[in-house]
Amino acid sequence: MTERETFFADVILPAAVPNTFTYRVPFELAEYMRKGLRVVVPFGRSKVLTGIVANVHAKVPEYRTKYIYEVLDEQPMVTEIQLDFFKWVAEYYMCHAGEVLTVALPSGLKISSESRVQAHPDFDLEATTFELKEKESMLMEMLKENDHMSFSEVAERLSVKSIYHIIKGLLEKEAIIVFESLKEKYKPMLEKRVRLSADYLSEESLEVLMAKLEKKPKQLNVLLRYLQKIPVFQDKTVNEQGIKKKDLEAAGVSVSSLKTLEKQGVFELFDQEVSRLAEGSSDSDTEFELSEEQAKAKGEILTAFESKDVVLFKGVTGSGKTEIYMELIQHVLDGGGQVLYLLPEIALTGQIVNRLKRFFGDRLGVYHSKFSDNERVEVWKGVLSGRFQIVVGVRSSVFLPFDSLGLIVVDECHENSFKQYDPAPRYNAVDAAMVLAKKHHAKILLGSATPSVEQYYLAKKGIYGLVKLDKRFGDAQMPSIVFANTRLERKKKTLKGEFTSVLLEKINETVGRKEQVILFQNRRGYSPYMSCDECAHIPECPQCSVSLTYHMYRDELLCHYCGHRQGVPKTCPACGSNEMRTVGFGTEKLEEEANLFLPEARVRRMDLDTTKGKHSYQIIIREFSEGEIDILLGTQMVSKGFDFGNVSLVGVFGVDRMLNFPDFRAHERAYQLITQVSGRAGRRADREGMVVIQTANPDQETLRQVVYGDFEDLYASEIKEREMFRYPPFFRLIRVVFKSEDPKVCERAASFYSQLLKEKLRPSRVSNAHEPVISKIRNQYLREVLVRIERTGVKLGKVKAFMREQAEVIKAERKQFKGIRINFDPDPN
DNA sequence: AGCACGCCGACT
DNA sequence: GTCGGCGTGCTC
Repeated sequence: MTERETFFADVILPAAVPNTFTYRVPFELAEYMRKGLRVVVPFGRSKVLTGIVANVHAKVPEYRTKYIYEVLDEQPMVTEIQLDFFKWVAEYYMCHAGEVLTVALPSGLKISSESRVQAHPDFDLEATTFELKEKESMLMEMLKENDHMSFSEVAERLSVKSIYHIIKGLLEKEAIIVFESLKEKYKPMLEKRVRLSADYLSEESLEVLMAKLEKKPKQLNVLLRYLQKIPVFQDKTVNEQGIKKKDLEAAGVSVSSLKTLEKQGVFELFDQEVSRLAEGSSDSDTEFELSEEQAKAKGEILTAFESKDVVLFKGVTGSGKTEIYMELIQHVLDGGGQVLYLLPEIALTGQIVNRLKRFFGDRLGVYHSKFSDNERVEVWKGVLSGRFQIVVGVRSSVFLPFDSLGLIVVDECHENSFKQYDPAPRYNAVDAAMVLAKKHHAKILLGSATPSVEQYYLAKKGIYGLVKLDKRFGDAQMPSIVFANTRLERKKKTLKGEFTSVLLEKINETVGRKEQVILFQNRRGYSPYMSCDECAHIPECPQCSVSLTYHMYRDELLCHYCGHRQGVPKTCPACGSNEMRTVGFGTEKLEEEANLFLPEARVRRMDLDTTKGKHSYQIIIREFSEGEIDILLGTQMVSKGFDFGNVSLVGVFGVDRMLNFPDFRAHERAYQLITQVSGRAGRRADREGMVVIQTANPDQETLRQVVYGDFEDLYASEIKEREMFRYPPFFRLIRVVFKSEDPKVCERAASFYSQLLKEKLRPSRVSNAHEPVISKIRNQYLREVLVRIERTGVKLGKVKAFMREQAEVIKAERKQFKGIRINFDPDPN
């Protein structure tokens, strides 16, 4: 007999620690051990964590290893492709594998331990011979009442910050025991059901029972109702599933009689695991026909896929891109492949989901941030089991356990919300999706009316395929775009609040025709800041370097970065004058003015503040689609994804601010946003759409490009600047962000880092340390260093490794750079 | 990242 | 003396 070999498992832990950790596999678990299983392991002195097995081997490590406590799964919860993919994300986005895991796994799949205390069984409070301190005896008293308590509970009840000393003292006196309790977070949803006990399944026994119940009409009624719903006489197997207890009760039976019958053993109660995810509606809608143009575009996409893995599909708003996606998806599903349909958060409305649900039915899973964690776990498991062949979801759905992706569709692929900023991994889901697609040998389709300059560049160069659709669906025309000059109207005194007379007139006409209006202002709150007329003082956030936004509905000043709130000053905090007033405008002020100037119209606001609840978004959209709202007014939320035929006017505010934003992508962004929101107008052939853009300066180049839909012109001028100023797509950017409570430390660390990089990389590739636009958030001062790397001829991995090393050099200087934090943000927004 | 452990000053 | 703050190093 050969000696049993000892196996070890390298485990990725969901923590910000570098590398994997190696554990010894107990013999009895050795045969089950596999990559991708979740295991429970001890970590540090007392923590217990769930990790993912990344590797199993027999190489004995040099250090002492601990044993794996437990294996949670029979089948891997994470596939090998995912493990590979997670590794790529960690390397490319310069973070730890554990940080990727933290974001990738729904927290319901992670078990963590909680330390608890209980009284030592041999301990007798009354008979103690030694003195207990006040808090110690308080805890012992509490442990008389409770069998055991968690550390956090204890800390709270004793109102102390750290219970460490108390616990340690009591442990030494052998008064308490400390143990770790695991909490599995995912809880399947259970449904109470009832069925007949096995004794009453035969016809004879049922008849005997009925005769017995002759005198008890209420109980008999329960039985008859049950038999009516569940025809046990015809088919005994239907009894197995029984009936939902609620349904039986809803059928009008007496609850107490049911209880009596349960007690007598006639009925039995049992729990059934059920899905939280709403079942797809059965009224499937598989019938639609592509227009000639759509069919042509679809054909071109398929042709392009023959030679290219990535195709950029540039179709104007309202051209019917979704139907084309659906046919392509169907095609892949028919071939047995899986499909991932990525959407930015704000575009993932009920409208598109319902449509896809109707078409693809139960095969469709939805992965969304408004879903609870339990729901996310169910989607994860559904993908794993093959229940979901297609998933529509936000950026984090690239981490789902697909095993045979055939196609990834990225709708609104230009959207910058596909990039995560905080916390790490600072990944871009579109780029990550391309890598994922490659691992699956899948195709990827990027769709947008306004692709990013980078995406368009790669398409024009032939690296991506390029398909265009410049005509709207049906005979709908692109809306006509006009300007309303705010400067002239201010001079002529025809400006009413923030509304030009031109826009007000158009709104009145539109509402008068019983058509709907969308107003767009990309700024929430009432006004972005307050200012003193006497001394020009502007109230700022005490923790961030930004002005406070005035919110009328709570009559408070609010910081949009840290959430700080304070009352509105009656007098100027700086000079004491009574001349504080609000400056500028956000959605709230527009709402107020719209109500004032358009008293007949029904106005509804949609922004972060009005859509906090799980369904509030859906409710507003439903009301709008059912015509209960005339004017929908909001931030970016109103610019994407919904398609309402009755909207014939769009008003755009605040474009000057967008165009003056100090960012190399400001013009591109403004073009995209205005074009997207304009696209909400006139989506039906019998309605002429109109867009009114309010601006102080209609001569701006970007606005002209929007009016003529001249994307090529925008692209030409942007790409020239990008090349000249060494920006993407010609260079890759890596932003390095320094954070510290001490502005001097922050500045010095960033400057020193810039110096260190310049020594080895060429100085032209490394910027000086500089203040970002917002230089302080939550009392943390910020500095940045921007690194530019050529797209070709450079070993990117080596540069990144060097950058990380040098960051370690800075961090190692603990005295000089006390408390410095350094974040890497590759391909920043 | 979290957290134990140690060293230090502040207070009963 | 005890309590809590913060610096340091470790986690298989």
